[in-house]
Amino acid sequence: MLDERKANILKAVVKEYIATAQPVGSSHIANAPGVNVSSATVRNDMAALDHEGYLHQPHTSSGRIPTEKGYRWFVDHLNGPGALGAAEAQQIRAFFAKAHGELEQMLRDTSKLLSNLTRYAAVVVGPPHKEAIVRSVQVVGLSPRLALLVAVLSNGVVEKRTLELVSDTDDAALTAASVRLSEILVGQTLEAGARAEVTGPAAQDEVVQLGLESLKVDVDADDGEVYTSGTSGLAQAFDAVAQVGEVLRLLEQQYVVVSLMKDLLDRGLSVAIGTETGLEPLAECAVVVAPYQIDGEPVGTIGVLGPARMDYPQALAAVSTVSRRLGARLSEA
Amino acid sequence: MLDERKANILKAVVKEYIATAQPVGSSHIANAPGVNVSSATVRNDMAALDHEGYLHQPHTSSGRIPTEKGYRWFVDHLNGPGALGAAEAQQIRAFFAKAHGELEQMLRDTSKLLSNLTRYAAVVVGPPHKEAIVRSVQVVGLSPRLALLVAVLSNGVVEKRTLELVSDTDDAALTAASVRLSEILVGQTLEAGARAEVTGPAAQDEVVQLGLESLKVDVDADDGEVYTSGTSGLAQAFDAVAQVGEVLRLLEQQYVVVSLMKDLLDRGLSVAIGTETGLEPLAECAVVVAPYQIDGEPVGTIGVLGPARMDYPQALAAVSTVSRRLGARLSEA
DNA sequence: GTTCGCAGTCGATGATACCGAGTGCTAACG
DNA sequence: CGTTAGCACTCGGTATCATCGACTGCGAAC
Repeated sequence: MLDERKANILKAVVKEYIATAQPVGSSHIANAPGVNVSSATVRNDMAALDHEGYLHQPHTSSGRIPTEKGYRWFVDHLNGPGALGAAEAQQIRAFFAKAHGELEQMLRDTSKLLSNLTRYAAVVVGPPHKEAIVRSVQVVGLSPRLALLVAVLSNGVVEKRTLELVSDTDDAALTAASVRLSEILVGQTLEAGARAEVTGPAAQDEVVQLGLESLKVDVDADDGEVYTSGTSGLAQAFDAVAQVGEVLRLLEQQYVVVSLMKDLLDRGLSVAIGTETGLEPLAECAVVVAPYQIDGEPVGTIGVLGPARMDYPQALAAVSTVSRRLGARLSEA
Repeated sequence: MLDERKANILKAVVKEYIATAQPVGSSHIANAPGVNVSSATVRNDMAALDHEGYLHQPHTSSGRIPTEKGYRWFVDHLNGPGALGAAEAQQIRAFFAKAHGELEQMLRDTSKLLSNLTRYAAVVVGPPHKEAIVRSVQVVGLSPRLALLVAVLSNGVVEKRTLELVSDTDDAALTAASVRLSEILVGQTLEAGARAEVTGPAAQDEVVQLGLESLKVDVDADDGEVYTSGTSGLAQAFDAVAQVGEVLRLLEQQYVVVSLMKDLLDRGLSVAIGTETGLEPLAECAVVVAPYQIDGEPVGTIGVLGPARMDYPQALAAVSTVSRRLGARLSEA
C-alpha cells in the first residue's frame, strides 16, 4: 500500500509522462496537487517507488518513467472513467443522433467515431453470427449455374454464400429450395440449423444440400465482423517505424485482436497494459475495451489500441460512453 | 531520346536504388549489363542524365538517385510487366484454385493476396452497386417495428437497409410489401429502380415507401466496396514515421484512393509515380493499378500502393496477373 | 570517345568537451 | 524524525573538430 503522498506523486508522474512522453524529474512535480513538498522529498519517494517497481529510471541521472505496474496502479486508482471534454461529448451525441439504418455501416462508423475521439486505433467487433436466429432464407439465381443463398438473421446480420451448381437450375427449382431451406432453418440458430439432419425429399435436392453445406463452412470460426480504423493514429503514438509495423501487422490478423478482447472481458478487465495483453508485439501498447449490450445481453465488443502511455481517463470515458450509447441505439428498435 | 548506353545506365541505377535504397555511385554500375565501361565514362553519362532530369544528386559528392522522371522512363521502357517468381506464381495459382464462394470474401482475400505478393499495401475495389440489376427484393421483419430490406444484385452483391417502421407491422404486410417492391425493382438497375415513380396502391404502403427511400440514400456515392490490406508493409517501406502516418491517413479516406485509381485508369495509366498521383501526401509513393473484367466488362480495380522506389516489374506482374485471374474467376460461373 | 589520375566535396563516424537536467547522499533544520 | 538545502556526481544530448571514405568533376593521356 502506498501512503498518500507517494500515491499522489505516482499519479502526477504518470499524468506528466502521458502528456509529455519525457522522463519526469522530481522538480517537475514538486508543486503537483497533493504533493507540495520540496523536490528533495519527492526524490526520496520516487526512489522508493522505483524500488517498489512502480517507476523506472532509464539511466542513473534521468527522470522516472512509469512501469507497467505503475500504469496498472494508476488505472486501478482512477475515480471513475474520467469525464469527456465538451467537444467530444457533443461529437458522440451528434453521431448517435444522425446514426441510422444499416447495422454494418453503423458499426463501421462507430469504429471511426472511436478513433476520432481517442486518436488511437479503434476496433469494433460485431455481434456473432452463429448465435442469432434465422429469420429468412432465400436462394436467388444469378446465372444458370450460380445462385446466391441469403439468410437474414434476427440481429440484422445477413449471411450470404455463393452456390456453384452442378446442373442448370431454373427459378422454380430455386424457389422450391428456398422453401425447403426455410422450413429447415427459420427459427433455428444458424449453428443448429446448419447441423440439422435432413430427411425426406429435401435430402435429394442439390440446392438444399449445397446450401446447408456452405453454411457449415465458416460457421465455427465466425465471431462477428471486425471493423478497424484509426491506424494512422498509431504512427503518431510511436516513434519507431518498426514498432508501428508490428502493431499494424497484428491488427491485420483480426482474430488475434478479437480473441484478445474477448479474453480480457472474460477476465473482467477493461484495460490491458503491455505484457498483460499476452501478445509480445504489444509490449509497449495498451488496450481499453468494453462490451456493448443489446437488451441487456452483451453481444459485441469495442476497444481502443494505443501506446502504453495512453490517456487512460479519456480512453476509458470514450470507450464506455460509446459502448453504452451504441448498445442503447441498437436496443431501441 | 537517350542513347543506348545512357539508357542502360539509367536502368541500372534505378534497379540498384530500388534494391538498396542507397544513392548509386558510378563504380557500382560500371559492370552492369549493357554498360561495361569505366566508372569515369559512367560518371560523364550520369552527369548528363542528371542534367536532363532523370537523376538527382542529394549532395555534391554522393551517388545518384532516380527522379520521378527517371522512374517514369524506367517503367515506360520495361519490356513487359516482368515475370513473377516461381513461388509467387504458385501462390496465385493456389489461391485461385481454392478460392470459392462469396464475392465479398473473395475480394477481401484477393486484397490480402496482393499485399502478400508485393509487400506493399493493396487496394481492391469491388463492382459498383448501382449499375447492377436487381434480382430479388425481400423485406424481413426483425422486430415489430424494425425490418430489413435485402436486395440481391446480379453481380452477387447484397444491398441491405434497416427500415424503422412507424407502426407495428406484421409479416403478412411485409410479404405484401416484398411483392410490391419486387414488381418495382426486379429487372431494373438499383439506380433506376430507386428513382422510379410509384403509383397505385403501392404508393400508400409505408414499407414500400420507406424501402425505396432508403435505397436512394447512398446510391449515388456508392462506388463498390473497398478492401485494403497490407498496410503494415508500408512501415517497412518508409523510414519516417510521419510519412507512414500520412499515407495511412490517406488510405483511411477510401474515396480518395478510389477516385485516384479510377482517374488513373481513365487516363489509361497503370502506374502513377509521386506527384503524378496529384496527391501531396503521396509525393514519395507510387501506385500500380489494373482493372479487372467480368465477361469482358471492366467492373472493378485492383492496385498496389508503395514507395516511389517500388519494385515496379514485380508489382506490375503481380497486379496484372491477379487482375486477370480474378476476372477470369469471376466470369467463370 | 574513353580512360586514368587526381584534387576536391561532403556525409558519416568517432573522439572530445561541455552543458544541464536530474539523482543520491549527507548534514542541517524545525 | 520527516523534511529540506546543498552538493558532488552521472550521463544523455549537443556542439566542435578531425578523420575517413565514397563520390564527383575535370584535365590530360590514350
